[in-house]
Amino acid sequence: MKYELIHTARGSSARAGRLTLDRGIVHTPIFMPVGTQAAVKACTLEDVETHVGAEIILGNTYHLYLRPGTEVLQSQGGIHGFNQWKKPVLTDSGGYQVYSLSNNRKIKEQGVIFQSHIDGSRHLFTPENVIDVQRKIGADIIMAFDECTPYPCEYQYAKKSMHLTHRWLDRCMERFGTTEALYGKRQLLAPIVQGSVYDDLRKMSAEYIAQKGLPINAIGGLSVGEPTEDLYHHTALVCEVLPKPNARYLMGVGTPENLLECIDRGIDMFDCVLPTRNARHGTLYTSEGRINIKNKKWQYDESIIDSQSTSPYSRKYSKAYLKHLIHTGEHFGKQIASVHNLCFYLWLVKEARKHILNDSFRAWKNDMMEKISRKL
RNA sequence: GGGGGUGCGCCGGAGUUGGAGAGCCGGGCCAGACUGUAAAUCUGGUGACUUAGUCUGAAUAGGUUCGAUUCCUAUCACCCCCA
Repeated sequence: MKYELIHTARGSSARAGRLTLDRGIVHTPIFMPVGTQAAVKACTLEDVETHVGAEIILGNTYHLYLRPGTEVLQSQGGIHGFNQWKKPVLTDSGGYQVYSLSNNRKIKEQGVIFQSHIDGSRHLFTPENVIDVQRKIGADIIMAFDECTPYPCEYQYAKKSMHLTHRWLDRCMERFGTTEALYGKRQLLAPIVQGSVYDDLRKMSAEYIAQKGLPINAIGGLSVGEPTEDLYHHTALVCEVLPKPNARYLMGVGTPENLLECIDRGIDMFDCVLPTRNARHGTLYTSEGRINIKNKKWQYDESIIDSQSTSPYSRKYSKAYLKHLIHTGEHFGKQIASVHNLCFYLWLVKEARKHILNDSFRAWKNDMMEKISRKL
């Protein structure tokens, strides 16, 4: 249960590391596929393990709490017993839903009252019960309860919210410290830096989180609509403050370009719905650029989807076939595309790691940035 | 063969039963968006052109009328009934 910094690339803040958890080792930098409801949408977990090569995936406290419910999960031995994914899982606390479901919730000092998006019933999420639920889910890494602020966000509100997130962190840590893991595997609690797009708040929050001395520190409240320069600026700023020996997790990011730029600034862990959501909607990422497989131009294209992909589907089926499947809404098309994008994301971070270790990261990154930002 | 009915957009439906349609709804099609997943979702476009506008358009050809998608005649197509 530790993070080890192995190497920092020459001429960059990019790092290679190793996160050792009871259910497996995570090699950083890493991308974590999002599996909100104990499933990675449109994929089988065999795809995610074997073809994608994911070392850790996400789950979501809010969604799993509502369905199937903590009682069901507990009765099945937690999420791992439930969905049979044997590697590490990280659960988001529901802090993102404070942002994304802002019309259905009320924030108080005690916690957040959510009105269920499913049946309208009311549920109070507190730092304490969010830890309890994540104990029952049995995630290997559990996130502190935070408020993910929107963009734009008034300074005074961002400041007030940040302090609330800090107080909630203390309560999370207190609860975490006085409870135990339920299924024989240890759990890590990760705190979250907030502060919107304000330098002084970000710095203050990063310092607050840093002094907790936890193995993984997360950065939240970014990639919520702010300009890309703000994302990069605040990522760099926070990485300057967070302790080097600990892992840094940038929540909810991002595009392939975002990953490379943020690895360059010192980020070790990422998660994002973009590869899977965009796949279902027709956008594929390849080492040659981005394509929209729904476009008419692929209708007769008999070439293979991507001969370089680690996905066997992408090395077998043609662009014309995938265009047809996505176009007609076939589930198989969403699967092919989702596995493809996840394979690309995992390939990208693994390549990044190689180039960090042999000190060629910057040159490789510059080359890749040019390629992946192309629209084919 | 006789009688009745219906014809406008790429398709289906609604509506206009003499008073301003490039014009309603759905689908299709063409694009775009999507960042700790209320997302199998959402947005825009979809006659032509020289595009803040202009022109053409209600099966086809005529006619009546100040004015016709609407009324009349012929033709064509499709549907229903009878033989």
